[in-house]
Amino acid sequence: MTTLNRPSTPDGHVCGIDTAMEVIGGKWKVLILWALHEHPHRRFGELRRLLPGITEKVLASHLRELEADGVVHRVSYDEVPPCVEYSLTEDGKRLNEALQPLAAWGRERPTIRG
Amino acid sequence: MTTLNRPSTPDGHVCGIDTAMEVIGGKWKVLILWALHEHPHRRFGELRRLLPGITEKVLASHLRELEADGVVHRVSYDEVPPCVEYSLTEDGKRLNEALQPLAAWGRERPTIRG
DNA sequence: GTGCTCGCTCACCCCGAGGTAACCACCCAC
DNA sequence: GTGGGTGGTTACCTCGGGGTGAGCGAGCAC
Repeated sequence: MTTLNRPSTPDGHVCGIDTAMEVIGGKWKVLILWALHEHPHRRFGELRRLLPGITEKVLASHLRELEADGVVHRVSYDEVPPCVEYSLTEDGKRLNEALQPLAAWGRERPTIRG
Repeated sequence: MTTLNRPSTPDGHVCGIDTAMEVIGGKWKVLILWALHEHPHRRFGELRRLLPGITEKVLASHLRELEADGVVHRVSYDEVPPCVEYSLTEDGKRLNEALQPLAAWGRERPTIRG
């Protein structure tokens, strides 16, 4: 709403941010979302190449978690060689939009440390 | 570095979100920001009471990191017993506002995982 | 004296996220 | 046969964020 009201929902979460933080809490999660935002349909190997430094194990586990959280959609075509396509769900797109102000804050702020 | 084909600022950050994630990446960071948002000027012990479960060590270190990142302001009154007040800087308030869409996303989304 | 408050600091430990590397099954090009 | 590419899985290990508990230094209440 206009302003946020009282914290503390019944499930122990305070204000919804921690719910979101659980979803994007992995080291590469936001980068995966960002990559899928800029390149709507990507295969596993393409994502790996878009995220230099990520390992296959971590990419696979993060993608499965994002899928379980309903923000990433996975389509597997049963061919050889295997072909799997990942894309953002509607919820994932909304999450990405919700991340834009945060990205803007990160870009606009003065450099403090580093 | 800068092997990413799209955004890629000189410091290796991609889209500003990872800058923000470094600031709010601690387990309790967003909750501290939230608490300071709802209770603009709080002392150490008050914050501790507002965040059940946090330890003094973690609260202290997180507050110092947030202060170093320029989002929290710390004022120490040299009295006995000690009195230290924490508040959000302008940048911290902007960060909190940038977190609101994320909080809204977290509140509005359907519950996916238990 | 004993204990409490306040805002920390220090030393120690633990566990899990994430990194490393090997392996799988399948096909194609050489 | 060798190598590359597909999308993973498995076992192992490291490292540091965060938890645990103690202590400090000054003053006040009892």
